[in-house]
Amino acid sequence: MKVASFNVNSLRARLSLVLRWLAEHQPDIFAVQETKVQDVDFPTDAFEPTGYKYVFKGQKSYNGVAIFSRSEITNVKLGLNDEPKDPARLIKAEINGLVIVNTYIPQGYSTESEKFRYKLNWFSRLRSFFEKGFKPTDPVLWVGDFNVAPQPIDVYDPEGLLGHVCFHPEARKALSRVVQWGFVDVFRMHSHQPGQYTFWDYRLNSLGRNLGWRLDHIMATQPLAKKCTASYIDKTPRLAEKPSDHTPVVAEFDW
DNA sequence: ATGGTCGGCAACCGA
Repeated sequence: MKVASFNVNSLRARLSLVLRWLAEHQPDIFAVQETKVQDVDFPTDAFEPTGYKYVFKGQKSYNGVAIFSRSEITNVKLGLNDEPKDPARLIKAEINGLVIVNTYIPQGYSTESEKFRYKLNWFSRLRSFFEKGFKPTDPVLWVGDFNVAPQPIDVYDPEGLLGHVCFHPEARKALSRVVQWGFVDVFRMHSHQPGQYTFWDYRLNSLGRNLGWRLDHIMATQPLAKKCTASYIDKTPRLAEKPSDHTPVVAEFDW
């Protein structure tokens, strides 16, 4: 079973790139973030011929998540337990006897802003979401754009970026509290090489200088993590003619 | 050098 996560930065703007990538890599489960499309405008016509099943939740202009699957998708749930009014950042489903939770976590804007407190609190509420609904011994995948680089190895300038909302110690601690519930970062399980990123800012010629961040993650509880045979970042979509600023992360499981 | 570029959507916001 192959699982992938990709922040597409507008599903409609990236439609041909996504369809090409799907056809080439044929993931069994494909989680996308920042679809930036309302449900009524979701490009169903483009995905029907692929044979994928899919579920999605979007809103106008911002956010938006979706899950594509080769197998049946059941028990879909949108949003965190206590906030049905912000549903376009989390979509949960059951596929092939496992639970998948796909999140687009708030970016946070600046450490002085209320948005940063909201981000930190979002992680806290997400931990409660896992505590209330699941056990660490259940097969659970938590994937998506977390907007946090967990370790110094995951950013191009760990000293200079300490004050950034995506590398701030408080943000990393907030992420680690959710991870400590029972997740394994399956990408880091397989590779400890530096310079492996999933995001490069459109500005600054960041891609050419590899000024990147590893913000997109595939986390698995122990029953799944021990069956993870490989994990890698596919940089080729970031080199495309019209790339997203993010690129997919992939994990393979004997499942 | 404290910049720059995207997407959505119709003026800037969010990243």
